[in-house]
Amino acid sequence: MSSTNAHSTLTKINPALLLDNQLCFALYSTSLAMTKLYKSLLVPLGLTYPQYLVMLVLWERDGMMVSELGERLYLDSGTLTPLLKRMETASLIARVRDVADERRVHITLTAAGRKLKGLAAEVPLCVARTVKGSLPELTQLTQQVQGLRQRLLE
Amino acid sequence: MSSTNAHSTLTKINPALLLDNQLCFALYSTSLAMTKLYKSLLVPLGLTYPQYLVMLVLWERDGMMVSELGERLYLDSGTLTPLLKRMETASLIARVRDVADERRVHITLTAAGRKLKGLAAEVPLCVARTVKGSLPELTQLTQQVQGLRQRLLE
DNA sequence: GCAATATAAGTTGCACACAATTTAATTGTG
DNA sequence: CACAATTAAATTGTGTGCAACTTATATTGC
Repeated sequence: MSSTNAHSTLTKINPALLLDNQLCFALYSTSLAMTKLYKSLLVPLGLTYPQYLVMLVLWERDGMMVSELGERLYLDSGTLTPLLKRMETASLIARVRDVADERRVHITLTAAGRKLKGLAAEVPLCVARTVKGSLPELTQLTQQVQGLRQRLLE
Repeated sequence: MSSTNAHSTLTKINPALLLDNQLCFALYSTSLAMTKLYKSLLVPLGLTYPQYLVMLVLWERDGMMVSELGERLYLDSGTLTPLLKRMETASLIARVRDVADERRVHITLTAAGRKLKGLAAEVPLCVARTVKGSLPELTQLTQQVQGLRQRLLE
């Protein structure tokens, strides 16, 4: 009975409940591992990982509203407001009330925030070195995961 | 000059810094979206998402040490200890000191914790319904992401 | 046998995430 | 124009994650 283990004699195994079959756990644990890698690269820049994501968005388009940042990053004001306040304290961004609509707050890069883009250009290179996948492979994986996100959010 | 946009005249675009090219962000945002889906399914079971992961591990093998749970889930005692205390308060698990080695704490399921496995069997079915991918496709994606995790952790 | 070392879990402090609520400002409707 | 409904951001409270550190116990080296 070499194929018998303690489980099979006591409980029926449901493959749908095995940890290593969970796509959610693969994503969760891999995302956390990614974040740790980024953390080591971002500490020298004075950024946390979510703050780095905010910078990526602002480097693409400066002056976005908090809600626009939230739509881009899939985060709400409960997460972004305190995070942005810390970034303001660190002099990376400024928070500017819209004159036409006082409810709105525009997030603008400071000179220091813009300057950081130069240093940040190293980050993706270091990540690519660690991940060691071919570019087409990584691009395809990125798109597959984005496709999954789409299905989850619609 | 139809291909000219506001950016190209002012700043050089670095594709490696575009948010939508980031594998890390695809994983991060998709993992959070997954967690939200699970949350809606797990609230009726009285579980948070990380607590559900702990239950998956314990349903596979009861009585694991805290450090073994950590190795399986890639989480440390700083995360697990308070989480497990909440699960103990909820009467899902018990925390048992090893008699032979007083440093160790074994996590064992209560009757209620074991019983929950029956209800939890519905969860993967609901997720599969939302995700709407073929089983081979999802299996392949899971393995690709696990492979990436491997490269990040070694 | 016992001091030095290592190991397991717990603690502390900080930064997210997010549901639920609140505050302040704007818009739509009659 | 008044005022209900809507919208944008902020606030509150809970639960993670994790680095750094502490505490308690066990092991190792000599």
